[in-house]
Amino acid sequence: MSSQPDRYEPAAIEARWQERWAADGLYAADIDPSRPKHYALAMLPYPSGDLHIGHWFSFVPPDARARYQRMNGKNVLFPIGFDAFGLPAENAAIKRNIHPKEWTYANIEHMRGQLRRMGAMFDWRREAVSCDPEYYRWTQWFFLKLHEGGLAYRAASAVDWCPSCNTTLAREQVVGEDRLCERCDTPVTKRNLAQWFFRTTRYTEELLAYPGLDWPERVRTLQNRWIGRSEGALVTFPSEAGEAIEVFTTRPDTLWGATFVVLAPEHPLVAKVTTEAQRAEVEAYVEATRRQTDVQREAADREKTGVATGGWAINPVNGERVPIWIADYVLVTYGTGALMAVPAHDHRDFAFARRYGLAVVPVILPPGGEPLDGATMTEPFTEPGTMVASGELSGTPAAAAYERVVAHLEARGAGRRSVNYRLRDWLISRQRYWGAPIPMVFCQACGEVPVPESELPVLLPDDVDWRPTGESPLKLHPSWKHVPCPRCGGAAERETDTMDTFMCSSWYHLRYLSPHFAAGPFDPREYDYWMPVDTYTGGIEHATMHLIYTRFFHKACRDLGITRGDEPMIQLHNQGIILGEDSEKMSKSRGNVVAPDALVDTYGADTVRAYLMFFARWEQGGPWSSTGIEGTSRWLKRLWSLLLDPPRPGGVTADPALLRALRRKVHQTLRQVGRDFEAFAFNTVISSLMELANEMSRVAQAGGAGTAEWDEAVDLYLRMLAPVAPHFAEEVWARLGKPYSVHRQSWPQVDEAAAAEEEITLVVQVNGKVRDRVVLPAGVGEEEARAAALASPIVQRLLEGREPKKVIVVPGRLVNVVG
RNA sequence: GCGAAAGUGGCGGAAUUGGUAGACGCGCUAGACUUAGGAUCUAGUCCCGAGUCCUCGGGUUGGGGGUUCGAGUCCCCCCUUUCGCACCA
Repeated sequence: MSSQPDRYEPAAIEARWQERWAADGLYAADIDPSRPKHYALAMLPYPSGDLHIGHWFSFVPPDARARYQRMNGKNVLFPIGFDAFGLPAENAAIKRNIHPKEWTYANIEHMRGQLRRMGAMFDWRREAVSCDPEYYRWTQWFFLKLHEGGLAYRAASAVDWCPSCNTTLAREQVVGEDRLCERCDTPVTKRNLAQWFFRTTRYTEELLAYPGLDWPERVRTLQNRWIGRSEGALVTFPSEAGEAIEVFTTRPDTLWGATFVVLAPEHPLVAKVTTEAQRAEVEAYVEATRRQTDVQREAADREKTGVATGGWAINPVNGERVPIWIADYVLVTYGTGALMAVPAHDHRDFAFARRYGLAVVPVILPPGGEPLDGATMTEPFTEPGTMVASGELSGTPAAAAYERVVAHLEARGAGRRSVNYRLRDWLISRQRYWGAPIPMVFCQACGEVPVPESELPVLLPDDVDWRPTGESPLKLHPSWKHVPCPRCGGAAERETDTMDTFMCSSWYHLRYLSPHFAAGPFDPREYDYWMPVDTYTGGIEHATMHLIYTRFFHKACRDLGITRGDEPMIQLHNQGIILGEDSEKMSKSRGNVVAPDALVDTYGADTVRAYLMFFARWEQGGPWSSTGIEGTSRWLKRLWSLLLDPPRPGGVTADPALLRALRRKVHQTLRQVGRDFEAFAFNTVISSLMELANEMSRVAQAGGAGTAEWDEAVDLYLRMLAPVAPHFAEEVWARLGKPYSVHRQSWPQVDEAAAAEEEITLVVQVNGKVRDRVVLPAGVGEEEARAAALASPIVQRLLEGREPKKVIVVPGRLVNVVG
């Protein structure tokens, strides 16, 4: 006989149940065609070394929801793994002289223990770790497939460079608005290097559609803006030197007002159009631009600068000679890297023209306004208007302008309609050690040669010098890069760059399906059963990175015949951020970090779980409160004795009205909790359960404990509590002699008859103000409600004998007497 | 500057479709039990006023206006906060 302490002691029960559940494989998720599947995916953690309260916040409420789905008869997959490649491991290595691999695996081991304390329903058999060779073998395989499909290519590109550390930096290593190196705070500059890219731009239009997706509007908006679609036209301005300068414009209707052309300093035609007289000045400007940081260059309030090349081009619509300038406000990475300047109708062009004394020619008539005067206007007119001074197209109204000008250009071969995007191809090369090696070989004779699939994985060597030297550690390894060419067998060299870790995380949801499958990245049978992901949860910060990459990846793989369906994740929900008690972002330097392990030691995992669900709207987050969690702790403590040893003052008194009220509250709570779980409204799941506990406490005080209705209430309460506080519910379930396990029970059906109100409190308003309340039987008709309201002495007094003008009856809710 | 979201007690937050604003919890106040308690239990707790202390009247969801019998909820203007993008041609 086990002793039964009358106090709730979570430490004593949590570890025990966790062991039992693991031993029994209680949460094993296996293919079962007889049940509907539910794939609940939470974004995988980086093994930083210590589990943060934010990790709990991102896993616990989704775990509770996954458990709720399971009790509802779904076969639920709720996996876990680690996004284990990346820079922090190398930084730790440099700082503490420990190998990145050793650091990473030690962290993973530690975090596994911390994760187990959550009591989540992770199926650990499906754990995937992205730095395991059996994982990155397939990351490399995907690269080869994308390469084979023409979606991976190599090209020179400017990358962020720290001049002090003498090394390239990944985007994540460039910190803050000032774009400083995270290690030494030096402003970052650019450097040109040959890099690998994925052709994300091939999928721009498809990425702008969200077929069948239940994703937050906010995320879609962020993605749409990131992709940055703009409709316009490509127009060719021939230079007098014979070069064709192509520009992109969203305002083809202003073409007749283009009085100069501006090239980005990096534009390939700069040298060709520059005259000898201007060459020295142009070269100095190009050099100065190159030295600038992006921040200096992109500061919007900075005065625009530029240099005339001395070259001239022809405006194709009116034959005017226009000077060719270079200026650093033109970005080589957007559009064609060149623009037609229409100073009368663009802010930037206007400022530039005024500064350098260039012509300002208005060609748009403001609606209902005076014609503009280029010589005297003090600001550009950028709104739509009627075309003027535009040859045969003069008089065209704004609404028709785009189509007519484009047709005009196309008829003359001077230009064509075009759509431009801000999205660029995904740069996946990293000059870093701790990542998946890019499986390519460079051969003098054969050029770029893919490593054959049979030779994967290209293993990362352990014996490298990972300290920052300005070169990739793999490049400095004495032997690793030297391999025979897979095609001709001659001497060749491996690619020494590794892949962006976003590549690893673009397909982890597939590896979870079969993490040890050796014949492919995933077992197709598992794919067929589990995919797509039903609910995906994670932080909003991934809206324009990971969430675009993984959608691209899925679509690319679909076109390569690897995956099926257009989208990988059907429903997306973003949790908010937990702030410190001071309402500031948690950080070690502020000393406001909340450590989950310490909380579990003090309160137990179930209390921490319940509080994380309760303290704020999950999708919003908010400040932590160390007193707030006390309330949740008190609730579970009181609940413990209420369920196991309810007060019985004066024995059992089975007042039927009391017991009907209890059943009503129980089934109303059940209905509410189910709705809230569906809607990710976790805070009201807890408050509803607290309300029910309060009601049950009152019922027990009134002698209701020990009745059949009471036993039903206890049974349903434990089932509803099981997803929230799995150890607590299991322990009480067992102590009440119910069969193992509460987590194998089904979610109860709402007894609608029991949940129905017997009587209603009809609110009686006079002229919209609440004046009285009348208790009537539920289901009372409109006429009776009206009569009851009018019979109210208060209403009679207020009407002073007058007939009401109007009486509004909302059945079951209120009557508004308008006098 | 542009775009999006959000403003409800001292605090976190509730409030199916427009229909009793402030559920639930924290904090606070008073009391009980205690050698003591920052433990536990009981009662109270939006603001103002009255009071025959079982109550009554008025006000209240950032500010102003509108629609409606009725607005936290819908519409318009303004203010504030947060987030995202920031010379994107």
